[in-house]
Amino acid sequence: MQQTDFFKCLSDQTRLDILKLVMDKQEVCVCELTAQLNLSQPKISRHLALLRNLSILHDERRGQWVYYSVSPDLPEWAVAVLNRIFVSDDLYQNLGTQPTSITTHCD
Amino acid sequence: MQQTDFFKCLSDQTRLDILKLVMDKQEVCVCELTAQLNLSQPKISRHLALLRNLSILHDERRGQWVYYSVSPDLPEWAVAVLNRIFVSDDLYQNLGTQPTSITTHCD
DNA sequence: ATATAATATATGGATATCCGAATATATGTA
DNA sequence: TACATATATTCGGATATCCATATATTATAT
Repeated sequence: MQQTDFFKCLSDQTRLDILKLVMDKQEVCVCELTAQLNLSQPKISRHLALLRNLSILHDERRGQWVYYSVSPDLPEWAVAVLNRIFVSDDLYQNLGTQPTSITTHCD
Repeated sequence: MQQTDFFKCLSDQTRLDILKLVMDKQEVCVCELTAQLNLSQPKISRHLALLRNLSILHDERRGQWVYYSVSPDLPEWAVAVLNRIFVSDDLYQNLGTQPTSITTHCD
């Protein structure tokens, strides 16, 4: 994993938004991403492919849904960067808070 | 300062190399950057312009030399990211070490 | 087998990025 | 003034990125 490639992924607002949702919820399916971000399905899917090919996100199909989560192989420095940038500036010490509810289907 | 713009700056190896040298030395002049990185002067200068326009780096002319340093206005989260990525993975706790010598001219 | 929902990929065009080469500007010195 | 050094900018072409649209794939239900 090249640092330049990782940061290129972070240089797009859609991918930043996807990553923030994944970090918040631990696991998100594609239909929830398109719904929450109000973006077209192909657009979300293309950005997910990028994040998946770089091993930033891990995908797992369960039935008709595909769930994305942060890759367990993501280097420590990259995880640290994600943790650092997805917290509000004045509350960035609350790193150990529990994630919000995990959605298991999309209706 | 948009996060996407900041990360776009970090998505190029030349700019990463420039930033690492600036972080290490606190202050670097352009001729030292071209010498250390063995890159053409216009190439270095164009990348410096990008970093300067985004207020990531601060420039100060002293005589015929222009010195670049990390901008004092760089947001805390951005400084944290730079600190985190420019240390080796197994020694990243040594954040308070002294900088290497400051070069004041280019010969 | 057919239909539908969820997801992925391909295509083509608009825009952005990067680079080398050439040129411009600023400072210092003779 | 003229010249050298340090730095910045412009230009044009090659390549990369991003998007919308259309289409393909996979799983489930009837």
